[in-house]
Amino acid sequence: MTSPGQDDAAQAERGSGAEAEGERYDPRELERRWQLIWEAEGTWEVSNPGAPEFDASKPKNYVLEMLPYPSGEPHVGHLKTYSVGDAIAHFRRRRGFNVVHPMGYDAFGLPAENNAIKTGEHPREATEKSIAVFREQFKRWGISLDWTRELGTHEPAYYRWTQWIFLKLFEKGLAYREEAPVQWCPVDATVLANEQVIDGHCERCGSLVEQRRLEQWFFRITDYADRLLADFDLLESWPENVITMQRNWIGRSEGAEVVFRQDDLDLGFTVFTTRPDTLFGATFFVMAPEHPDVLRLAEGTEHEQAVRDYVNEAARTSTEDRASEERQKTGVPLGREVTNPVNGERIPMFVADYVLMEYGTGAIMAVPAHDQRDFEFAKAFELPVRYVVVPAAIYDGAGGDPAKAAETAREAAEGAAFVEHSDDERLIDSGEFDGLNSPEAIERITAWLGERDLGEAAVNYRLRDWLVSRQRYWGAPIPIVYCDQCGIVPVPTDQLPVLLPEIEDYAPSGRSPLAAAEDWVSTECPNCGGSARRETDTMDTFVDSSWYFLRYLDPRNDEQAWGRDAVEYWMPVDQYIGGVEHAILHLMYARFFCKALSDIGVLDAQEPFTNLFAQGMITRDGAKMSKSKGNTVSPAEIVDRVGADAARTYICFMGPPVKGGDWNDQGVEGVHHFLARLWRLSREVDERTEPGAGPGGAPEHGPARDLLAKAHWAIDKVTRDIEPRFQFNTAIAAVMELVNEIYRLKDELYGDPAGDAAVRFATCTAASLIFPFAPHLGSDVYELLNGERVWEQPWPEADPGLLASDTFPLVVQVNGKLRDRVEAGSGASEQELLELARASDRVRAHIDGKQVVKEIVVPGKLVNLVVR
RNA sequence: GCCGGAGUGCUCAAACUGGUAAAGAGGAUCGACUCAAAAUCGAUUGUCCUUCGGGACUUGUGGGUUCGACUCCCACCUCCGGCACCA
Repeated sequence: MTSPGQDDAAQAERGSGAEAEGERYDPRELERRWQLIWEAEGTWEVSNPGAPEFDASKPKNYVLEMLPYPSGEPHVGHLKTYSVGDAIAHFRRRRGFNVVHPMGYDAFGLPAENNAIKTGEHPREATEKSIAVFREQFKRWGISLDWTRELGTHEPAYYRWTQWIFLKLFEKGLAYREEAPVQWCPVDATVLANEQVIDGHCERCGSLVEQRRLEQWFFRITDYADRLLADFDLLESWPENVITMQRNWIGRSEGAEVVFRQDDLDLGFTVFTTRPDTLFGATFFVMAPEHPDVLRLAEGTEHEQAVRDYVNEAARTSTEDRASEERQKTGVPLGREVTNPVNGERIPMFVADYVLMEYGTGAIMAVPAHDQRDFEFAKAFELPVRYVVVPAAIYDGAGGDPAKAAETAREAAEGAAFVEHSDDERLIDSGEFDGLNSPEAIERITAWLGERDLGEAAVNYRLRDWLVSRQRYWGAPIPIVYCDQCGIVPVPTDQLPVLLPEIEDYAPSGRSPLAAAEDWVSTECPNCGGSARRETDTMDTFVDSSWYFLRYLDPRNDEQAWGRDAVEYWMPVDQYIGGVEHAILHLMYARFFCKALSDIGVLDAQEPFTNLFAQGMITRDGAKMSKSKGNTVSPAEIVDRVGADAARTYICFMGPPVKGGDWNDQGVEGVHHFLARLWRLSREVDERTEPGAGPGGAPEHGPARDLLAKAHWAIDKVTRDIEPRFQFNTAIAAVMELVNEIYRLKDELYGDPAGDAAVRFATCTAASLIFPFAPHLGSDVYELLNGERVWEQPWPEADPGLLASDTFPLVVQVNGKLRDRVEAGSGASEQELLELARASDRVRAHIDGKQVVKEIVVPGKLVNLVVR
């Protein structure tokens, strides 16, 4: 079937009646032909403001898909991303926009480097081989890209500017070097950003990460936490779940910082709490095992050894085990006490691993009555549980008796913490704050603390600064030099790029492979000229992809990262398309970059992507595709077999692109079948009808009118489905319906001038409408029947006169049940519709002998008679 | 546990603002063409009952609002995604 023998092909041609001799739908040849034309003519190239060919009369539109990481060959996910993006790009071009649609490669990264360790092949060579495969595939898919803007993030001409941005951030104090506890992946032998650790495992390779204390480079993304949250308002259309994911990741919480005095060491320990209203319920105090003061506190107490053991044990326990749900709370007393600032009460201190050093201050006040975790700890260590906030009903019921209220609350809580938090609760056992509701109490207690310098209102974030150092080879070198005299010295921008040196051994050793390139490492201090050493870490590859959309706009600029005019004209990206797996990492980093670069004054775009489309994942046999499962689908193979048009159209047809879908080989065949059907139809129409005989006014009635009406219905439907709905599946179904209708009516229309014109018009329209999904076939059919290039034609507009018809099928219901459909005039009055409805025999059978108690008329739609 | 999203024929799905449930595709069955098969063109295809005119039922389950509910409300079940000792 896929590669027919000669006999089969010959017989198929003979058997194909009216079709031209010796021809059949051959996507390979047809697609090649159009690709050569587009390539030779640079059809999808678009120039920047200032260029002679630049067309200033059109509004701009930046359509962008997430750039691929080039490894092996593109997979079905890529096919989907670029099929969806290309449909949008085509549609908008024909709607009169000046569309830029570029492509590049996220070319630095670990897979190529790991391959180098295994085979000795330079990562650059492996990467460029993959890039060649990707480029060749994208061309075979017929994606309408401006290839003059192509870039790879591994090219010195690109990473030179990545380094430049690093230096700009450094200058502004947004890039800094600091020793901190960091996450280390033992398999990839590098540190990772928080975002790249999932449940204590390396996001890339899945191995368990370790904590280490290292000096590393960070970007100060936490400075932007509030703006990253607030500027969601600047976005036009982002999926709600992506916004929610980022919001959760940033994890802003409001509360207070409260200082607890420790007299023995004469220290104050600050804690962060979101519930200052529960301060009077704090019955103990807990510190994280990593807290720097823990050992000092335990020193000299009877618990010293136990604390030491506990801290060591905690260090050995993986983050994953520590976070495990069903684990019992563990901890050790410190043998010290702190003073609760609101009531002067001295409460015992503990060290326990349920308190995390990474969040807040690494120490907490424990309020077991109102926090589930503290409650569990209190149970295990038999510590007092004091209820200080109770529901208003209990408070009122106790008639102002705090002991009674607390007792009732304890019973109501049934052995758990009471954690509600509304203005329908009252404070008890809280001194002068008794009786206040909880939001009010938060305000008053925070103010009370502030007046006495014991605390203040505070905001805390889950978000950490972005750790960008990587102890690996295949990335952009961090452009910094360490001088014995001058310390940390940035490489002057006129000395960029700091080129990645050639090395022999890529194997990770715990320090960057670059450290072995002695000639490269030892250098002159740009400041004092003395001997200095280069930074040997490279940058996280997410840095590369945080600004590539800017470089596309001015990709060959040797003077600057981008020209202001180009970026001002094209930015922001009007439609960004990609997988939801980048919801946090890439999308948040790119947002941060735009804000930081705008603050630095080199950009004027607070948000990079105004509209985001997150496509669903394609599965196979219900499972995520993976090489290990052996359930992958190779786009190259599909394209070889049925053509790029069929592959692309099928992917858009399998369901709404936002949703995922299960790959089905028979489904692709079905779409291929449809495209072949349209192709055959076009050859027949070309033989049987004359070109140029335009409709010249549609006939009032009859099949020619019906067919024209169907064509205009399809125009309307496809247009509305593509934008703003991105419901490509129903758009394609509408074109299928149109083609089916042509097949149904063509034989009775041939020969009649109005009929011929209608068939030709309808077939051209089908080609025009399928073009965003199947650009090769769309171009081919359109050219055959019309002589024109479809991409140069404006997107068709539905004629309202043909969308409306003078009659419609009136639905008649009795008691809400469908009983008949009768032909009614579009202009008929309610009275006339009712009469028509009652005139129906089938309706009469259901209303005779009964009383009509209500008549509902929806003009243009239905009549419902309610009988008793 | 918390926050999202989704449950519709044999399968993928459609139904946009509360108004004909199942468009389109796949699969299956039948017919035309053929010596035959493939390809192609066409017909049928939610379930049950039927005196063949029709009738009853049907969108995860149970209830509600309405002349009318896949659509709105309440409760529950299942699946998918995200977050999760975040103080």
